[in-house]
Amino acid sequence: MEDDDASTIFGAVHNPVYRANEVAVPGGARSHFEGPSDNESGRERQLVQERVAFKTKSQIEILDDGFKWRKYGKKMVKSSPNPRNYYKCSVDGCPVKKRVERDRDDPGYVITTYEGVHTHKSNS
DNA sequence: CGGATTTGACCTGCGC
DNA sequence: GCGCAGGTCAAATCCG
Repeated sequence: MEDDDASTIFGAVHNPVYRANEVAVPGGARSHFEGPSDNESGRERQLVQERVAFKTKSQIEILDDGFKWRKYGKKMVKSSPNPRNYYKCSVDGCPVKKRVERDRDDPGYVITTYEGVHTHKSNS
């Protein structure tokens, strides 16, 4: 069924920039399940969230996939001499977050990590 | 005018 | 107990 392309998660399928050179990566959805402790020490946090990472060959990190993203933070991680950018969907009802980071081995590549699924339709 | 963007500071969690 | 890492939010500013 999902023989379409990775854009399935994005919902947007009219973006050449993505299929132009995407190098699949992740194992799809990462189910984070709390097994042992039947009780979170005091605070219940979010549970399973869809996490998808994509490596795109691009010099810019602002890849427009059809959604509107608002940068809400920048941080430098030790794993990479480059700063990591945090984006969030500016659409109401869209708890989706995007994390963009430059590849440490391939400065010409960008790692885009999507967290969550779009609840609104990007395709009018 | 509205929305978006930027940097810094702050907070939390975990490790040792 | 403290430090570190990572992540998030807020205020100010700029652009269209």
